[in-house]
Amino acid sequence: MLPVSFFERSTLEVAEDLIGHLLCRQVGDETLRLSLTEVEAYDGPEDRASHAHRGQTPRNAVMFGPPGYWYVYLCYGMHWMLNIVTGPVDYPAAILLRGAGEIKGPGRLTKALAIDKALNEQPMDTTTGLWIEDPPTTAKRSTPERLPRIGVDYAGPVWSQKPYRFVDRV
DNA sequence: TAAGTGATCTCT
DNA sequence: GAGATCACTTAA
Repeated sequence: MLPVSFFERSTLEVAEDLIGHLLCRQVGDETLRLSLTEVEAYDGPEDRASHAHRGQTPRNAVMFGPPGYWYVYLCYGMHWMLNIVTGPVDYPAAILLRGAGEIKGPGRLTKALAIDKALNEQPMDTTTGLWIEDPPTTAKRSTPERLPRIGVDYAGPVWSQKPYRFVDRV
């Protein structure tokens, strides 16, 4: 399992590194391991696409806390979004997990892994049944593709176009 | 292309 | 308390 220090670095670095790492979900006796294929960085109070841009609220408070915690929230009344908090305390940042294994789309990912608000503000470890592991050493590593983020036009042309989305090239 | 769906935030 | 908004998905 990845140490908290992995998530304490700059959000963009962590986001790029996460591609190819294993998202692990344990429910009962079953443990699923899926390679991360797509993530998006939401980095700091200046980022107009980030929930933290308008300051701290009850919902986004976990983004201001220590790294290595899950940020889960409901979007459009029906989809849970899964994020991992990054950076130091008081620096609001997180990475949205958009795809893993064959699953494409953040809402479908949480549905497939039975993730909901119960995991919000929980630490990433085996007791919560949701964590991230190093990939097998045999796995090939290629530099991810960098693209604009999805669904953030409200952030204006500058911030919505920033290449903060990282996608596995395969 | 548009509807579904409900928590959250920003005003009164 | 009301109204707008929303880091999406699915079915036409």
